[in-house]
Amino acid sequence: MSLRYAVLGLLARRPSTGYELTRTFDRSLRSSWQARHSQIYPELAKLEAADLVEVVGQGARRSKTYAITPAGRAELRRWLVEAEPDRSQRSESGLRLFLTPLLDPADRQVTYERDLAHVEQELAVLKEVHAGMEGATESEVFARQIELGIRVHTVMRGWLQEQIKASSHTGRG
Amino acid sequence: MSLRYAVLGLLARRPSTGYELTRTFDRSLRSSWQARHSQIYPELAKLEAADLVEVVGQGARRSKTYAITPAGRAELRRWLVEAEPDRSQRSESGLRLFLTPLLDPADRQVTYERDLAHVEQELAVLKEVHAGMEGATESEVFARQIELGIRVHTVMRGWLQEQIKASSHTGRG
DNA sequence: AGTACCATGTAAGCCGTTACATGATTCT
DNA sequence: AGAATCATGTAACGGCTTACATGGTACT
Repeated sequence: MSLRYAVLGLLARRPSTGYELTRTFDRSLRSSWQARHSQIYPELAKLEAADLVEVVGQGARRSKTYAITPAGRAELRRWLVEAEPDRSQRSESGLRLFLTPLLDPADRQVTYERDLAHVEQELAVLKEVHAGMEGATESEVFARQIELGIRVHTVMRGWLQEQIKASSHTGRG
Repeated sequence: MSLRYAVLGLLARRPSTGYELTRTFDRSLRSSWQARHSQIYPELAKLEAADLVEVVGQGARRSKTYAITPAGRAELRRWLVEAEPDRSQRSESGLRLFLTPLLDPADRQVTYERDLAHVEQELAVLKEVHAGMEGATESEVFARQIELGIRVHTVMRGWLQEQIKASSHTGRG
């Protein structure tokens, strides 16, 4: 049921069309919850039927702009604060990491190096986003979330560098 | 297609019955890839048909013990080393964190405190597992993975404590 | 006129969860 | 004898991805 609240949450930030939501899912929620337009449009229709969102304007190209209703805001808050979170995750990267001990040191190093490149790229993106938020008081809470991302990725980078160093001792000359 | 490799990977660690795999998914892969027995038994049948696993024994209660074949090992290694990882994740917790800036400081603090309790519990489990691995040379690589988990959770704990302190200044007396 | 992008929808198929169903062995 | 646990399977349903389908607007 998370899609429902992801859409509701994005509309609580600002009214949007389905097309805009699709891009926002790809830009901002890529790392935790993905959704394609083929899922978003039917979900908007369901939310509208439940009076949790409403159409507030129609633009060019027959686009419809949706906004969250007071009932939608209440439902979103209820979910965030009162509903028990589902802590389960689905992460292929986590599975891969879990299985790396099966590889011999040389193969393992290949995967660690690939992961390191990815983590460093993510870190660069996060730092850029963070730098572009200086002084924006309104998004202070959001800026702190970026800081968490930076800290977590920094820890992962350090760990990967240690593993690469360790496996280059053992597995190679 | 990750389920296939998760099963293959667990059988590369040791031969198991479907029932044992079900428990291993719940114990060891809970945090990255879940699977129920209703998914595991059909997958074992498919893997057997593809000669990636084979039945190596039948025990009491008509149980079948599966083992990975050489072809299965090759396919697993190929996936781990050569296939491009799918970095996408599906995490309700990530979505919730992304949406917390929408809450007022008092509500936000409630969610941070709930998360902190969870992170502390995870940390305790990880530290216990890590302590129970002293000197087991064979699982050295696995022990280092637990260390990564401990470091990441420690960073999250510190961050959550900071947020709670900050929101108790602003949102309350 | 053609290409690129904006914009919305539906349909088929795969994957995963929940529920249904059955039977064997062990423990009390 | 009854309960708990071991052990394996199938069926129904829901969520998500990929593919199909259509049309509007802007730019060159």
